[in-house]
Amino acid sequence: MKPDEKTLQKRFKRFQSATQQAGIKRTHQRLEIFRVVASSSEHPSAEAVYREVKQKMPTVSLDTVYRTLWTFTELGLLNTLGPRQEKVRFDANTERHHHFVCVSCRFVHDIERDVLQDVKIPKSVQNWGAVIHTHVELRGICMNCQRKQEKSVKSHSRLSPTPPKRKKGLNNE
Amino acid sequence: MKPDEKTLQKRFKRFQSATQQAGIKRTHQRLEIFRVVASSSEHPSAEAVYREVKQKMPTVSLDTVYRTLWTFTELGLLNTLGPRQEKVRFDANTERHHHFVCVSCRFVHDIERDVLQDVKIPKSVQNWGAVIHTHVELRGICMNCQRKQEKSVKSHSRLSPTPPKRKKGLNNE
DNA sequence: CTTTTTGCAAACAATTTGCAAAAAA
DNA sequence: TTTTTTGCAAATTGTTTGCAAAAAG
Repeated sequence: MKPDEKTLQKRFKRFQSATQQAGIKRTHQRLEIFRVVASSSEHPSAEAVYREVKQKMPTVSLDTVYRTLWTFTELGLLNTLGPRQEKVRFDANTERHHHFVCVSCRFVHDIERDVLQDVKIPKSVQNWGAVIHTHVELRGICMNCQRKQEKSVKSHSRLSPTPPKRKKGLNNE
Repeated sequence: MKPDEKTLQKRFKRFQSATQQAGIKRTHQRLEIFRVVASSSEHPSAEAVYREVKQKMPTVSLDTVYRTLWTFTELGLLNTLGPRQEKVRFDANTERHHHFVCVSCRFVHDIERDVLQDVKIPKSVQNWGAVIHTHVELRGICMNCQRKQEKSVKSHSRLSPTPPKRKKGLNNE
């Protein structure tokens, strides 16, 4: 179930303006890489994109695909799912529960199941499969990070200009 | 906010019976590793567990911690969050949306936001931070895998006895 | 003793980085 | 020609594995 023509055109329009605004070059490979992701609804991994791009451009390298995908993500043209620089984390709470996740420091807090209302599963979802359970992730900024941000806004009065590179240490675990 | 004494005791009781039933030995390091995870609510990574266990047992090795944590997970004593053997995946759908995820083959299907009811955020969550948005993950078995399972049940009439080891290829991407 | 578990070191998979060459502007 | 982007190869991170020695029953 690929995105329809209309959606695709919209995506390319965004691609044009975003790249223009950011002042980055629309190279052969960037175009091609974007085309592959934009015309898929399978949430491909970097490798999967790579494999497909290679058909048309046998000389691309995997690391260009990675770099490019992250560039697009930073431009807001793509979103990611799955791990970024995350490690597996273990939880002795084996009751089904939901999570509050701080997008800034990765702090995770368990939310007991009965604190959130149950999400009703619409019939349309049944087309895709049988739902076994529902996990809600509330994403936000934890108290700690809120405080830090207030301070840094006061002193620097500037939001972080570049997305965070891989950091050494410092993360909640 | 560590688990209270009561919860802790319950967890250790489960530890006792689960290990006994599985016939695995309650070694010094297993005890210690379990103690660390069970008495934390910070969803520690393997490394974080390792660091803490090392305080009391300077000779443990990181790989024992990993092995042990997975053993506990297989016994149902722990749950994991975050990546397991997953790769990052990219999505050109930048509208906020939810997901249906097949727990068997990792197939992911987007669910438009207005198909699911909005989850009401209870005030109690505000103690942990400011919620920016909500992501619902419906986990289940996709149509494809359902069909496969039917077949394999007919022919083998046996559920997979061991949890899946790292597989080469074969995953939806 | 026999079987399980450990620690070590080496292997691995996914991803990132440094750098010189190639391609834009 | 100056700046950006690429491809390559090497590095890094998180995690897993083979194996001989050590510990448990």
